[in-house]
Amino acid sequence: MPELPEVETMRRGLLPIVGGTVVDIVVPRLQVKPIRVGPSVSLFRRRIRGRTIADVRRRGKRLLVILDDHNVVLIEPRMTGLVVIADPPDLPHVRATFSLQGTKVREFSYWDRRGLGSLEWMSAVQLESRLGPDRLGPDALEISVGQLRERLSHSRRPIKVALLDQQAIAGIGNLYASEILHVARIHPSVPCQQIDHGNWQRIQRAIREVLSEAIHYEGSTLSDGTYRNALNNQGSYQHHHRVYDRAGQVCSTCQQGVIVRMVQSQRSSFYCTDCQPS
DNA sequence: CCCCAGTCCTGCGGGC
DNA sequence: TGCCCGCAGGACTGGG
Repeated sequence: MPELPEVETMRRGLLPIVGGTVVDIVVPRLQVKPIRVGPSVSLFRRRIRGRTIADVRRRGKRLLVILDDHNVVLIEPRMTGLVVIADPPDLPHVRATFSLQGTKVREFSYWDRRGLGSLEWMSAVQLESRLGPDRLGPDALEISVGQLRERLSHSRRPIKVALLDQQAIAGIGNLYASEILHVARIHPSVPCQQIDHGNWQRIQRAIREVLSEAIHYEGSTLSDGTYRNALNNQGSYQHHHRVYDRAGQVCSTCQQGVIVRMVQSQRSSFYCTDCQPS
C-alpha cells in the first residue's frame, strides 16, 4: 500500500539514477499477468531509450521520472509496486528493468507483486491533464488549513473516507488516514460538515506530523512484507503505528481506550474508543 | 454533482 | 494436512 511516505522514500532512494542515460528497458515475459505499460511496451521502450534522467519527483502517491526532453515516465505503484536500485524482493514479479550508463547505479527495476500498478511514458501536457490541479488535490505535506477546509468542509462524507479522496488531497491512503485521525483525536465517522475550524487545524497538523514521521522511518512494511525501499530494505514505521491493524489492543497513547476496527466504504478504519469519542 | 459498489490482480491465512 | 474462499486497499468506472 504505498502511500505518500512510501512513495517519497522510493523517490529519495531513486535519486542516484539522476544523470544516467537509459541504455535499454527489459520487460520480461512472466507467468503472471503483465502490468499496464503505456502507450505500449514497444513505444515505451523507443521513447525512453537514449534519454537522460533529469529528475525524480513525486505527486501524491505517484512517482515521476523526468526525462531530459521534458517528457515523463509516470509510475503508479498502486498496491504492491516499488522501485529498486538493488536486488528486487524476487525475480518473478520484476515488471521492467532499466539499464543505465553515466551513473554509479547501473540499473533500476519496477517490481510489483499484484501487478495493479502501471508504467506510462507521457508528455508534460498529458501529465497535466492526468495529474493536474483539477484531477489531483494539493500534496498532503503542503496543504494549508484553508485549502483543506475549502475542499472538504462542505462534504457530508465521513472524514476518514474524505481523506482518501485524491482529488481533494493527494497522498493519504487507508493506513495513514486512521493514524492521522487518531493523532487529531477525531472519530473516523464524523461528517466533514460537522468539523469546526479548530479541528480542521488539528487534522492539518496531524497530517504533517504523521506523514513526516513516517517518512523519517522510511514508511510502513506490513506483515506481508511487501513494501521495501529502493535498497530492498523494510520500512520501520509499522512499529510506531498507533491504531492501524491494532484492533483489540489497549491504546498506547492513553493506556485506557481499546482500538476498534470498523468498515467504511469497504475499507478498514481503526480508532481508539477514548482518544476519539464519537 | 455526489457518493457508493464493483473491478482489476496476487498471495496469504482462517476455517473446515 | 490440504484446499478454498475471502481479504488486503491503490485508482477508476458505472450507475443510483
